[in-house]
Amino acid sequence: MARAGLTAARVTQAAADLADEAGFDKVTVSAVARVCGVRDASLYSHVKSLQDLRTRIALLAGEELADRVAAAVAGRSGRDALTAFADAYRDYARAHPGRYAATQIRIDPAALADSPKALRKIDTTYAMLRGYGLEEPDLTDAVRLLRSTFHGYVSLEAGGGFNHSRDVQASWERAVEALHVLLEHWPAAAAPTAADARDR
Amino acid sequence: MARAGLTAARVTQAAADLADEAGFDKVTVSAVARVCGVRDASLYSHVKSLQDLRTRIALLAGEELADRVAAAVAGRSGRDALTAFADAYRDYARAHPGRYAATQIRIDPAALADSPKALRKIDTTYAMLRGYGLEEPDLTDAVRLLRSTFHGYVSLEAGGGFNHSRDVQASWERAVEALHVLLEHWPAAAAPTAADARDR
DNA sequence: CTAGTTTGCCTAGGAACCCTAGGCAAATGA
DNA sequence: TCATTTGCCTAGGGTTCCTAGGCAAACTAG
Repeated sequence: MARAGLTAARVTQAAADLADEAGFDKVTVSAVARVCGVRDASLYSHVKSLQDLRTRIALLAGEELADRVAAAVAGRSGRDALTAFADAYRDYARAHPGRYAATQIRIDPAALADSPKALRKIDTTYAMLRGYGLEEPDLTDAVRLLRSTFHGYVSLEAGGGFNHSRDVQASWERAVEALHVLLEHWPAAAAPTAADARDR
Repeated sequence: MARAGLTAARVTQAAADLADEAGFDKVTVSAVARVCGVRDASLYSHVKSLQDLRTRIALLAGEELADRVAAAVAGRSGRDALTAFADAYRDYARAHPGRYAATQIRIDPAALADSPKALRKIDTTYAMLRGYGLEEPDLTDAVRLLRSTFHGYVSLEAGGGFNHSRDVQASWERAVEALHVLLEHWPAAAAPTAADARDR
């Protein structure tokens, strides 16, 4: 019988494409096997389990996203860098909803260690923020805020959370602008307040 | 045979509790039936399908969350209101991870219309922001930014996205503070820029 | 070229899950 | 009290995940 010539990478690619077309939750071993023209049991030579398959998609997407963002930010700084970062991030999420959804799953740290690229997205964020003159721990706080906002925005947008008539693209640009302003006027280390006292 | 006395509400409650304990993806008809001490087929008298069950959890969680947030914000304004909103939101998500995860699923608009309470969370956000003197369309932009940041933050936190040594609670408080500052210095309607020109 | 090894894909089959159909008995109301 | 409704049941079909074991294509060594 003719062989399909599958590899783990090829299977992951097919699964990622399926995720983008049909939704990440539609990625099943059977469905991917169908796409590959193969019986479901045959995929288990290349992939350990459904979870393994999903982790591979997540790592693939993480690397792709990190590459796009890094390329967009390269050679820019300040507002330019922030805008490029934000747009590259959102564009990827919109173009690859299934892959982006995959990046949200909790992945086994051991598997993550095998993919240093996916981790380096965070480094890109840190590098970009150095232009704003922030020092630790404000740097980490700002990185978390940016990641949260970007992730939250594309996540809500993908989930149809913005049904108001206001144009989403315009709204996004204002949000990025607002974040830029925020980074330039990052509140100085807070004077002790009730909130800080509660902070252990 | 003795009856278990189930109702749609009771089933939803059990399913929501299971979601919080085991994870939203572990909510299956069979598992909920086991918890209720009943055969899986029996649940279909109360619930149309697995999707229906999940939608019910999402609506329940949406209402609970809206209630908590509304109660927290009541009688406050400005920074107080923002902090109360943010903390109530995050506290709920941390206390009820499964319920919170449920709120992220895409729900049939028809089903959503039956639950006006869940929708009113947005209204609470708008009401809170009026204290900052924003007018449309900035108001909507700000609401989207806040929702995104809060959702993104608790979402990343729940997914274990913050492994840096920096204390998450302290980071969160700085983020909320930063958002407060941002709202007070919300950038004026942008002067026409290249970005705006692209905006249709 | 040939013989042994590896490997890619197969069939078979068990377990869990979703859901429908149809039955019986408990609860309800005339 | 008796008919109706309703809550839960068993039976069973379809899908999916995954394991075990087999066969033949592709590679490797003599």
